[in-house]
Amino acid sequence: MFPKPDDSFFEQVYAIVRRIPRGRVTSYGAIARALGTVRSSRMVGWAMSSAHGLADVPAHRVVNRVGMLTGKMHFAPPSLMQKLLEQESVKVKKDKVQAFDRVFWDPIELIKELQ
DNA sequence: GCCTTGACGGGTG
DNA sequence: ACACCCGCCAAGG
Repeated sequence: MFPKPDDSFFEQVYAIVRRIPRGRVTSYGAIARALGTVRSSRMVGWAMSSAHGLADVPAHRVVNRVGMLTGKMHFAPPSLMQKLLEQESVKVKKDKVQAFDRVFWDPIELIKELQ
């Protein structure tokens, strides 16, 4: 369920991504911070690339620090990432989430609540 | 062991 | 806002 310390890094990432609310997005770096590994944001992206086939992991809700859909190339077709976001009423323009600061969800709040 | 490769992020100009 | 540059770190060759 929630990131247990003994879970693999990948599993901890997936546990957080599963908790991103509909219509909200977060970033690779925010997930890395929430896990206490601030310098592993690239590894979060790497974990996401291995998340294909995991239907319960909403990978489209993870973008980079400025709201760009940098992972869209890993969707088939690439336009699917934007389509999924728009189905949740998240506006996307030129591969960038609009009103990013309002749509952003920081998993650190969730971690705090559970402590 | 060495080198390259990224769904990244922070800093700087 | 835009463009670089550099530090990260684990996997795979």
